[in-house]
Amino acid sequence: MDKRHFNHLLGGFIRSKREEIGWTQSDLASRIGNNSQNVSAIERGMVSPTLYWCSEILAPALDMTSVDFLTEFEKFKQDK
Amino acid sequence: MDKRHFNHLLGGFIRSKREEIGWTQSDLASRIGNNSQNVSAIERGMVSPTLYWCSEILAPALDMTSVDFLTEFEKFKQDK
DNA sequence: CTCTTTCTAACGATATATGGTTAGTTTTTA
DNA sequence: TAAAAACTAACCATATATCGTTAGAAAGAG
Repeated sequence: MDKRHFNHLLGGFIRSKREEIGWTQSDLASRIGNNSQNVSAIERGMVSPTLYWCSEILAPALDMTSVDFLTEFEKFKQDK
Repeated sequence: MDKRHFNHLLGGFIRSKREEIGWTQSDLASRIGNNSQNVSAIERGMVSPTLYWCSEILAPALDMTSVDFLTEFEKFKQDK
C-alpha cells in the first residue's frame, strides 16, 4: 500500500475514533496541544505522522494504548 | 516519554530484532530499499520514523506484522 | 435568514524524514 | 597483524512533519 493511501485510511480511522467519542476536531486538538486546522489536515490524510506522535501523543489523547490504536487501525484498513 | 528517549528505545528495539534474525545493517537496508548508513542512524535513535514507514516498510522487512512490531516494541520499552 | 459551531484551505517558519554520497572507525576473521 | 566486514559520522538535497496564522466554507441551531 502506498503512502498516500495509507495516510488517507489513517486519517479516516482517526476521524472515526474522534467521532465515536463525540469530540470536535477542536476538542481533540486541545488534547494534543495543537489546533483544529492541523487535526483536519491529519484526518484528510494530508500528513504522515511519526510513530512517536501516534503512540505517545495521539493514542493517549484518544484514551487508547498505542497497541490498541494500531490493532484497531489495521481492522479498519481491512474493512475498507 | 519525550521524543528523544522514545526514538532511542525504538532504535534499540529495531537493532535487537535485526540481530535476532542475524542480519547486518546492510542486509536490512537492502530489504527496505535504503543504505546501511541510514539504518545505523535509525538504530541509534537519530530519526523519528513515520507510522507508515514502520508499518509498511520496516515491519514487513523484519517479517512481522505492524501490530506484532508495536506490541513487541512496547514490551521492549517496559523492560528498559 | 442570521448567528454560531465546525471544518477546510492556504499559507509561513522551522525542524526533520528520507534517501543518497564519501570517509573513517571499530570489529571480526583469516 | 593484515584484510575484510560491519558500523558510525558527517554531510547534501528534497520533501514533508509540526506548529502556527488567517480566511472562508459548510453545517446546525435559533
